[in-house]
Amino acid sequence: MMAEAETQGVTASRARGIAWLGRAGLRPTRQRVALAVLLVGDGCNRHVTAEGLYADAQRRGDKVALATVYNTLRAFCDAGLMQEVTVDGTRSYFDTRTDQHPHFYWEDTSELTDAPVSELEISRLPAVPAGAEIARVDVVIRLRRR
Amino acid sequence: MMAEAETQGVTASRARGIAWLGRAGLRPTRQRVALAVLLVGDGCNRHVTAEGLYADAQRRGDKVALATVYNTLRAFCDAGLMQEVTVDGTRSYFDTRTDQHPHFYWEDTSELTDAPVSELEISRLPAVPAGAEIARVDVVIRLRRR
DNA sequence: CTATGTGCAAATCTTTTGCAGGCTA
DNA sequence: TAGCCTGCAAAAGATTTGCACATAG
Repeated sequence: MMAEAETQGVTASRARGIAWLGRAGLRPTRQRVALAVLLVGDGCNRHVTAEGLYADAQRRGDKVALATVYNTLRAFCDAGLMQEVTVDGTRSYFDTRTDQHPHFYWEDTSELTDAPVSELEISRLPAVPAGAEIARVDVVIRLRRR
Repeated sequence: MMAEAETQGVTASRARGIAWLGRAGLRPTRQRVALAVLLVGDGCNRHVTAEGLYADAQRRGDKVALATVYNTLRAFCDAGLMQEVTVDGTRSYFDTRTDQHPHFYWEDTSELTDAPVSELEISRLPAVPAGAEIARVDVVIRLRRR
């Protein structure tokens, strides 16, 4: 019974991962599915670094090379499944949520989390220089533990 | 006459650079003064990368090692004379303006410029999680040439 | 079968560090 | 003079690339 529920959970995650890949027209190879399951298997949004995702995969027993994790994350971004978020300078973060939204960055743990979009209200934005248009507005709220 | 004006300009920049260092209690060594002059010699704000500042120094004929540029920029930040701005991930930017203000980032040229603070108005900010306080809010407006 | 992916190691790029020698106060 | 700085080279990370092999459609 327990085992059955677990199996169902696993297949559901797999299905979700594969569907996610399919949405972008990416071939569901073993490694991609493994990483996709880690990223969107539970339906939640995730913020990962390449190293972090690689560690998760190892922990799960998935056989993936670190270079493949890098390449795959890059491929997911190119396909529009994820977006890269720059907050640290030494590390790249990848976000499964692709719309524009603010982030919390915990300076002590280097952890990145979503901040509710609905609670951010920018009532006035600097005038955009002539000949340019806004590609994106990044808002990062850096937090310190009190 | 021209030469005289130029000399005055040079001494004025030097004086400004040395005063800037003095404000932070940093010893005005040859290299630090050279970099300080490049950074604040004309009284304007500047956004530089280590490589970029190094190139400027070389162009001016200043003898500084690249490692020293890195170390010195780091020292200037620690002393509160500059702040690091993260926008690119592959490169660190250093800003001579140390207050909190939004930036324009030109995606095509990787150039970073100030956006007028007065024109940014955030009327509502996401609630800060319990046990945390805001260290800083970074706003980067990414621009695309039209 | 054939085009795409992947693994691995080596290369690349940015930034930091260690240590001997130089320069400021 | 004493201690802080700098130069240089080497190290350290993070990420990318090249190429032979594997695999999905």
